[in-house]
Amino acid sequence: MRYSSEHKKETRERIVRAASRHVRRRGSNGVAIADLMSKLDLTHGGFYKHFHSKEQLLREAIANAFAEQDSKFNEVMRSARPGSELKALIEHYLSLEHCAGPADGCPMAALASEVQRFPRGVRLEIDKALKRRVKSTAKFLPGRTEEERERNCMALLAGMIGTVNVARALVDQGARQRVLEAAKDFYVNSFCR
Amino acid sequence: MRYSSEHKKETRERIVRAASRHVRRRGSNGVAIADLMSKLDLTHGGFYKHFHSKEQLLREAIANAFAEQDSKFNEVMRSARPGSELKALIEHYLSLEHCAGPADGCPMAALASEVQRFPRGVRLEIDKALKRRVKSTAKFLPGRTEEERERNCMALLAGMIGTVNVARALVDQGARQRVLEAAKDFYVNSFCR
DNA sequence: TGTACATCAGTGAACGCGCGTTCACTGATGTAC
DNA sequence: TGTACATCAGTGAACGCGCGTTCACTGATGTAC
Repeated sequence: MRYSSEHKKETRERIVRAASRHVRRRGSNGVAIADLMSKLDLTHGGFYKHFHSKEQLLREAIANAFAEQDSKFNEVMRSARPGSELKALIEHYLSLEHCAGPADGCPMAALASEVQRFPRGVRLEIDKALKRRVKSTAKFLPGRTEEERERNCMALLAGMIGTVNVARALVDQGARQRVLEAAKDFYVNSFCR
Repeated sequence: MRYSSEHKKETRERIVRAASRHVRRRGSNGVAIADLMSKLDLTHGGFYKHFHSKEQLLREAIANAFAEQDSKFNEVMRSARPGSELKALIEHYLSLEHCAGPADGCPMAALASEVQRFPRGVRLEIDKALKRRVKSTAKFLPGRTEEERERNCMALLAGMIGTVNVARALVDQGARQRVLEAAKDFYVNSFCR
């Protein structure tokens, strides 16, 4: 082959990563193959040497985004002062930076209302990713039983997803900040002792 | 004119109403003019006798959806037993029926993650609609000052929007119901005495 | 009241554009000998 | 080691389809006389 054996794999990964960011920023209908490829200094024709359809790329891009978000969650909680992991997570998730950078943020926040229209296979992956997230975060929530902690965790995560969506929807920067602050206070008071 | 003078106005309204439901069910990219018109037993060509562009229709359809949702909110709270207006609202919003019927439900829940990409004019309308909703609902929330009640109200509304989005995203019906129940309990315990 | 003409909501073919997908081709590097 | 051939990631033109938009036309009803 005329490229080193690593080359193809790397190109493929570059495409997936770019799509992963793109789909979060522009929505699942906002990714055009030619546009995506040209941003990587490639031409659209080569795309099908890596993927057999656009749908396959989107599937991988979304999985990639969830995996990336998983590690970010873990890192935020690992680097938090012991005992304030949940507070750190809430403040990270409901920050202005997260709000301003959907491309690098939570895919569930970025795609919230589009997920219901994704193909079943993709949605099943997302089901699993959300369950994983609840499982790994629930231990930081209050509740006497694991079930109670998981219920609290679902309420919190779903609530934060909505908050980021509302904040991003708002044009008025002041209102955006107020929603984020109001929700942050509310969740910290509810869940962090 | 060969149609009664009311006829054109009625047709226009039928188109807006159909689009309003359609955009909530299929997303803002899911509305095709020919498809929409044929469901009203019309042909696509006539569309431009009523609207000068698809964007104009979407703008009106979204405004229509917010207005409709406003009256639904008001009706739920008016027909609730005095003192339990907020509980009624929470249970209505987080019901399986709302979850199952995006077309007749809250446009902010239906379009959450797409709003940020709408044209500025539409987003400004949505800003106003959300502020209206906070103003009219805040009086039912706890808080010593109006500002505190509004902060609580924003946290609640944003949280419920996220909950419906997560519930709709889930394929697993059991998980869907658990998220709705968990959030319902959480908000009722937090905000209804 | 009856007749001729004007109006205009609605029709359906056609156009143009964006975009996903295909395909013949390129040319640098790997491999066989 | 050097030479001929094979490979295949990447190129860019082309195709086809969906869909927003335009346009010449229709025909039922309103209006003028």
